[in-house]
Amino acid sequence: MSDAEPIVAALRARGHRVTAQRLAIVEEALTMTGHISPGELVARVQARDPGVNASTIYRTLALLEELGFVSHAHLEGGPEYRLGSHDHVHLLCRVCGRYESVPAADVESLRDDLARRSGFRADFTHFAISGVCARCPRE
Amino acid sequence: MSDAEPIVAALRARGHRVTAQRLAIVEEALTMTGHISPGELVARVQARDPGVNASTIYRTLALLEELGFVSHAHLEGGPEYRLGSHDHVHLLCRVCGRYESVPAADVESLRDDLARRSGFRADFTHFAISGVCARCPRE
DNA sequence: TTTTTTGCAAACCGTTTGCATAACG
DNA sequence: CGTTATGCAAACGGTTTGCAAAAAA
Repeated sequence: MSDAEPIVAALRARGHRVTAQRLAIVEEALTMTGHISPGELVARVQARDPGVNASTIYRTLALLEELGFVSHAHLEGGPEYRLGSHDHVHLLCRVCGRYESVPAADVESLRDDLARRSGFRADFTHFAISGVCARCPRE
Repeated sequence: MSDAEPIVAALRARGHRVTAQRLAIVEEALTMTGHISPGELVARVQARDPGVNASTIYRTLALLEELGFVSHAHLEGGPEYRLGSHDHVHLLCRVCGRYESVPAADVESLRDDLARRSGFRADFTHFAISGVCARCPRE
């Protein structure tokens, strides 16, 4: 499907082994655009190959993060992984409970403002941002 | 020490009972300015009265939140409670690991900007904000 | 006395670990 | 072959739950 080549190559290049399990995990992750919850990835990989243990999936996710292929964010209900760097911000509406994804570029000026005023270079993609969305009434 | 009266009154007003445990928990929480981690509160309350069970502390924390006396935020290492509303933002430096607390007022213009542009009224105090602090070098 | 609250112990959930076995290179 | 990765099962940590006993109103 989507190609796992770059990831496989990076594994090899760093002396990590390319196992059937890692391949299945990577390929499955590649089909999950945007949001990868560990639990869901476990379910999908096991649907395809029931032999793969959950701990292997957790270990692989950690390895992929170390290699820079995935990153994780903190949402209300726990961690979420994503392929590539976190290029989007999670806005969680505390009224309706829905998440909105906005491109990180949309909050660039916000981030620059904060940096200018406080010296803190924020990455708004690592934690979700809680609030009230446009379609919910302010309380 | 700091007075638990308003909280005790609110408990009574809503038909909740004022028990020795709840009093100890509230009084102990009142001495913790700013940051209340459930675990630390458990330790402190039990240091004072070893008989109080952890589950009672969790239940009381939930009750106090329901009554609006405390609120919680999501930090890297888990939840943190705070007396009153969250009037400060947690900035977590991913390089040195330190948290910086900045008054919510300091990010008001940020919040208003975002609201103007996206319609999302953000509360930057509910989740921490990750980034790189002023004294750490950008990577 | 009625109803709420508590302590206890067990369950829970997602994640991590130690270790012996399997399998990549 | 040497070394890394896996499965398994158990441990984990923080939090939650069911229930019978204790205590507030």
